[in-house]
Amino acid sequence: MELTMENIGNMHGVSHSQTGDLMNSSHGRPSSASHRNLVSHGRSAMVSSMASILEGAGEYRADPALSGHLHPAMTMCESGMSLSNTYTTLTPLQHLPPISSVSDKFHHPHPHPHHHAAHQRLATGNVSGSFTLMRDDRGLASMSNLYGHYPKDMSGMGPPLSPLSNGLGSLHNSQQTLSAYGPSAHLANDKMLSTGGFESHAAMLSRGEEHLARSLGGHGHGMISNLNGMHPHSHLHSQANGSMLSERDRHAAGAGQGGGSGQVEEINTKEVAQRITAELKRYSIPQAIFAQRILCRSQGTLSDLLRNPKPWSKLKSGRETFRRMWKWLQEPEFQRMSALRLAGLLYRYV
DNA sequence: TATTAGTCAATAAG
DNA sequence: CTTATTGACTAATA
Repeated sequence: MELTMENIGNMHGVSHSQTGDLMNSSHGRPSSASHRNLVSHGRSAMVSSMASILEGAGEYRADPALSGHLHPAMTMCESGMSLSNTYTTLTPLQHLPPISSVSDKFHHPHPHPHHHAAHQRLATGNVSGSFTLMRDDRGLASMSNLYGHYPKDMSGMGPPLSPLSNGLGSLHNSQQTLSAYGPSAHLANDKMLSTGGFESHAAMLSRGEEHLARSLGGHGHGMISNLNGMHPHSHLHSQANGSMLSERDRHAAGAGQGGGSGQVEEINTKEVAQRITAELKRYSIPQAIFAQRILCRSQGTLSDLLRNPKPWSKLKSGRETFRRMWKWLQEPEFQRMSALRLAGLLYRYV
């Protein structure tokens, strides 16, 4: 399946491992037939409430046509995620730094009908609030590797249910891991714990929320608040570390993506793909959902990206997509989940 | 104009 | 239902 770790070394030469042979350049074949109609930008102009709250936002503009440009490609979607956008190091309560430029340049009309603008009214309000509270700072670094990959090994096991019980690895763990990842971990500054252990709750809760949201169409504020509340008892990760460590041999090809600031980061697409895949599995988040809500892309696209990630150097505008994934990986679980869920709600209530 | 990149959407495959 | 494939189409480049 997706345990392509070993390919790392070789597969880069040829773009895709499989597509490479038959058709040289994956897609892009000349053809004639044509149909496909809908092409419209449907964005409207709302977006934002939360964004603004969180970021002080000043950038998203929701309407390419009107305002001008910026990132037409991201509107709705962006608003949803902007919270974690490019601000990297920031201080907790302070109002976030200006991400005005969000993710670098990038531009491209993105003529897609989806993204119906949503009217987020209250929903947004609530959630955004929570975000503010919880936002952590993942300075940068790429520490979240902790449980980064295990393609399927552990897929079998369900989400960790014992929140506190596992205090096994805790600190040492993290540290070791870090060092282990030397190359990718790079810097020293990494606070690393950004993605602590709460994973478990996050997972559970989020799931719960999802369901709630779905079935009720409502949203469990209670739960949410809980999430943000985040009890201090942080049991840093747990995990059988031992095994992991031994495995981290693959230290991501290329290693050393430059820390994550939101600029010239050089993302190791290979690794990001793997990790995203793993996370998705862990939380049972379907590609379709993630793709649409977090990446603003279609399921098929995500799938392809995940399976055949092209090396960063060969990416052009496609980098944006990976950045989003990367960004998502970097945020604390609850935030990720919230983002997901939120987006879902927003979209739902169109 | 020909290529290349990035996607979507339909649909095949699990 | 979720994921993988792939033909078609657009935009950006060569």
